[in-house]
Order: sequence, then C-alpha cells, then structure tokens
Amino acid sequence: MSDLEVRQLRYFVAVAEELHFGRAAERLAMAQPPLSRAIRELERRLGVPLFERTTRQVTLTPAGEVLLRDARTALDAVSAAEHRARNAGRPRPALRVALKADYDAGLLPQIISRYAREPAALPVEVSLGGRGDQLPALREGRADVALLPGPVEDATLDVEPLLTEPRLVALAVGDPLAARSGLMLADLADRFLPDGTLAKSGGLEAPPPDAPKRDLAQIFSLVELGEIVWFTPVSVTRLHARPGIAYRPVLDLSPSTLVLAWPRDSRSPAVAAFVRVATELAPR
Amino acid sequence: MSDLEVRQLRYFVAVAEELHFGRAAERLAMAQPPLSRAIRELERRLGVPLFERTTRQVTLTPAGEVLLRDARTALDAVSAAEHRARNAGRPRPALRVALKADYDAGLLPQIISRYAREPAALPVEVSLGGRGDQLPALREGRADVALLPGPVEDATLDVEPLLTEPRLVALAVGDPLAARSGLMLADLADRFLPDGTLAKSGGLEAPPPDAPKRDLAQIFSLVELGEIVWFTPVSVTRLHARPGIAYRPVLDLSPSTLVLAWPRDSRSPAVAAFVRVATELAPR
DNA sequence: CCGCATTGATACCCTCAGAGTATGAGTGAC
DNA sequence: GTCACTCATACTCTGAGGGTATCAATGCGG
Repeated sequence: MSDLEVRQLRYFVAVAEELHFGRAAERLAMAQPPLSRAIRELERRLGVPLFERTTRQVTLTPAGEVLLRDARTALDAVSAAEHRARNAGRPRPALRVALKADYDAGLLPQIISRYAREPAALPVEVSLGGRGDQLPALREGRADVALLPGPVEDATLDVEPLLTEPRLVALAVGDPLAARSGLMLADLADRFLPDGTLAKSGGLEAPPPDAPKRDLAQIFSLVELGEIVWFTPVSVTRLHARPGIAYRPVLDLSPSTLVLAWPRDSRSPAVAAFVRVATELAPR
Repeated sequence: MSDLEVRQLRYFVAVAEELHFGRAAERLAMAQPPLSRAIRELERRLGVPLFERTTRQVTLTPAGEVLLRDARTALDAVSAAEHRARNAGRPRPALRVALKADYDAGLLPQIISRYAREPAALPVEVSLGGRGDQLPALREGRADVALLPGPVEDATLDVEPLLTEPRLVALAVGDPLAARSGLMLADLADRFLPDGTLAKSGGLEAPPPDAPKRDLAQIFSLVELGEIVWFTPVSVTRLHARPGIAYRPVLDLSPSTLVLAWPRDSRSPAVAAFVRVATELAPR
C-alpha cells in the first residue's frame, strides 16, 4: 500500500531543514537527482505539494510545515523503538540517565545510591551528553530519564522540578565588576557568553547555530582572561573554585531550575522508582 | 546506516500479534520465507533476539515486548504524519471530528455552529467511526479531535470531560423486568449484550475479538425479541424511542462520561478553539 | 542586455534489497 | 515410528532506488 517510509521522511526533513536540494543531498551522502525524485515521489503519494521550488529558491508549503513537525516526531518515535529495544535486549538492561556533566546539583550520587535499594531498580547508566542533548536523547529513546535545566516545553515528556537555585556570574578576579558584591544584568551589557550571545540576555536564548563548541577548560581560560563571562548555578561553582575566577550574584538574573524529565508514556517501573526517589531526595 | 524501516516494524508487529509466521505472512499478503528472513534481519540489525522460536511455537522475548509497544506508537506516528499532511494540503483544510454516531449527547450541532463563529475555525468534517475507532483515528492522525465515552487512558492524548449522564438499559416491553421502574445489575445476571458479553459486567469490558458486528437496526430487533439487552446513555434513548422497547434505569450501573480528546502535542489553533467552545457549551 | 553561474529536473543505466518458489529439518502428537 | 506442522535455507528474479551526464530556468554582474 501507499505507506510512508522512514527513508522518505528522513529525506524530506533534510530538504525542509536545508531548503536546498544540493546541500540536503550532501548531508544525506547521496546525489541530488535521486533526492529530487524521492521528494517528488513522496508528494505524489501524499497527493500534496510540500515545497514551492523555483530554480533559485525552495520554500515549504503549509502542508510541508505540518509534515516537518510530524515527520520529526515520527522519526524520533522510530528511533526510540530502536534504542529501547536494544537496551531491553541486553543481558541486564540499564536505566539510562542523561545529564550534562555537573548539572545535577550534587544530587545524583545520593539519588543513585538510594535508587539502588528500590526493588524495581536496574543498574544505572549515566550518559553525559552536551548541552541540549538531553531532550533529544529522551525523545530518541537513548535515555530513560534526564536531569536538565528547566523549563521543558514538550508535551510528550513528563516533568518534575527538583530544585531551584540562584545563578552566579563567573568573572576574572581582576575584573572591576568583581570588586562589587552584587551586580545587575545591565552591568554586563557589553559582555559575551561562551556561546557568543550577549550576556544581558541572561543566557536563556538558544545559542546561534554557529556557536563555538567550548569545553570547560576553554571557558575558564577565557573567563580568567576577561574575554567572556559565564552564568552558572551556585551548586556548579562549588565544583570549580579557581584562584583566577570570582563568582558574584546577579540580582536580576532568573534562577536556574533543575528538572527531571521522562517520556510521558513510559510504563517502566524502573523509571517510576527513579522519579519517586529523586523527588523525595530533592530539598523541600 | 542501520536505520529501522517502517516495513520492518509492520512485519514485526504482525508476527508479534499473530505469534505465527505463516498467519502473519498471510495477513501481510506475502509468503512466509521472506517474512522470516526480514525478522531475522531486524534482529541482526538490533543485535537483539525478539522471538523465541521452536518449530512449534513462537513467543516474544522481553525485548520483543518492549519493541511491540514502541513499534506500535512509531507506526501510529508515521501514519499521523501522513494523514495530517494530506489534510493540511487540501485547498481548505478541515477540522476532523471523530465520534460514534449518536454519542455526542446532542451537543455536536451546537458546538459546530458556535465553533463556526470562531476566528480560528476551519470547516468541520465529522467522521462517524465504529465503536473504538475514535482513539486509533486520533493516534493515526485521521482525526484532530474526538468525542467518545471516557475514561481515556492514553498519555499521548489530552482529555476534557464534557458531561456525565446515567445509562439506561433497553428491554423488550414484554420483558418481566420492564414492569419494574428500577433495576439492579444483578437482575440482568443471565442477559447478554450486543457484543456477546454478559450484561452484569456493565458493558465496560472490551468486547471479545470474535464479537459480532451489529448495527443499530439489528440491536433493536434483538432487544425487542428479548434476545439481548442494551446499555445506553440517557441522551441516546431520546433518539430511539420505539414502541417495542422500554428504557429503565439501572441503579448500580456506572454513569457514562462523554469526553473530548485530542493529541497532546497539537499546536493547532483550530483544535484549541474547538476544545474551548465545546467545554464552554457543556452543561456545568 | 547578454552571458554565466547556480540549481532543480530529466534521461538513462545499473545494482542489490527484497519478494517468490521449492524444499529441508526439527518437533510434538498419536 | 510416522505424520503433520512450522520455521529455516537455497536459489532465482524483479524493480525500487541510487549514480552520472545533461538540460533548462532564473537571477546577477559587467
């Protein structure tokens, strides 16, 4: 029957994201003509045009916009089926926890040790993804639960806040602002963050696509040099005390909330137990 | 790349449901050997056995159980992408409302006429599916909202109760029980429902897979003959007053709740407006 | 105003994934 | 022990889908 195939959806998403058949084909490691044909075939099967093409420009039709959204969730669902089945097939399946290193506010060791005593417990596997990889990991079934900064806007996930704590700004000790005991965002108007955005945004914007990838060592070096400033929750600063760096409160900086998230349709008792233990251990 | 394909998932679900390669192949309109090979290939790609096979019996492994669940939701998601894109591509997309005929408690006409005045309104398309087709229609994207009897247990759907009303039992007028003004379930202990289940269950069990498909005319004839009894909400009885049939309250029969359901991840303003209008119009 | 670069579409070919048929092999029932 | 049942294996073949070469349309620079 006229059944959509994963391959077609992958092709479509690539073209919809690039809005350029040549680049999309390159990303898919294939030639441009078969990609054009595959998209035409997809449109024929659906009976719906997905792109407006001129030889100079490709744009999505309204139907294409709808399909882009739904195709992404469908691809996530297929991916989730694959990863979850793989995990379930291991001799001893694991509970896979995704988080960004250090962003657990020191809670994770306690949670894990208490969780291990639960009857439904599985061995815990911690997967330290980069910033912003936690949600995709949940959606694609590469993780069963995630610890990440809130807020989380995803109707397919269930979320429980664990704790809220102020964020501080990391400055070079020699920075004039470091002499003050409390700052305002406006004081940082001309400073930049590690991802290249302006500090006065409070670091809540999505990083630009061309954001430099910087590890902690790079960030600290740049902070010490006064090149950038860095916002981070209080609990993280305790892990990274360095002589050249001062942490100062920013009075009008929104606090950071650590949340626990997991797929809403999870029926796994292992996940349920983890959530229960974590929320019980969270202060207040 | 080792990418799961929709075809493989469809094959897997067929075998997992039939637990028999021959019957599954028949259902898929293909021969048995390529199906066996496809499943082996799937297991090889996942690196996980999905079935325990003897030459006499096929059973799911734990990983297979996990995959069965996730494969179903993935197939639903793919189907949803297809159907929603088709609808969005029509010259004038519709808001597709799924319900079982007569199970709207008379609310639908009012809802539709008030909804039509909303700025975000689309033309409404009513799809009258059989009993139990409303939830699949939502999951597969064949409908945007559904009216159906609660409770609804599906984490991917959002639900709003509209109204709760008592259910009555339809009896032949000559039935001795019809002489009484109020009954108990126990009085109906030896009666059967249209789907072949025992009346004393209250009609809340899932119908058996071999349940006879009966339309309303058949049901009424059988009720008049005293062969079966039939539970139905008060509002429905007003549509089907017949001389040979009496409706009587059953004092310990759980009431019926009409709920409105829609996909939790829907961002459509047309759906939001419909939900708002419907809940405003629902009594209390 | 006219090439020219850019980019999607078309024409044609070729390979291998996946379907079919025939048959083997293991196992439970009588 | 034999038979029926059922999944696996061996082999063949077709067509979906990928590649290369090229055309055609369009916007831009000189």
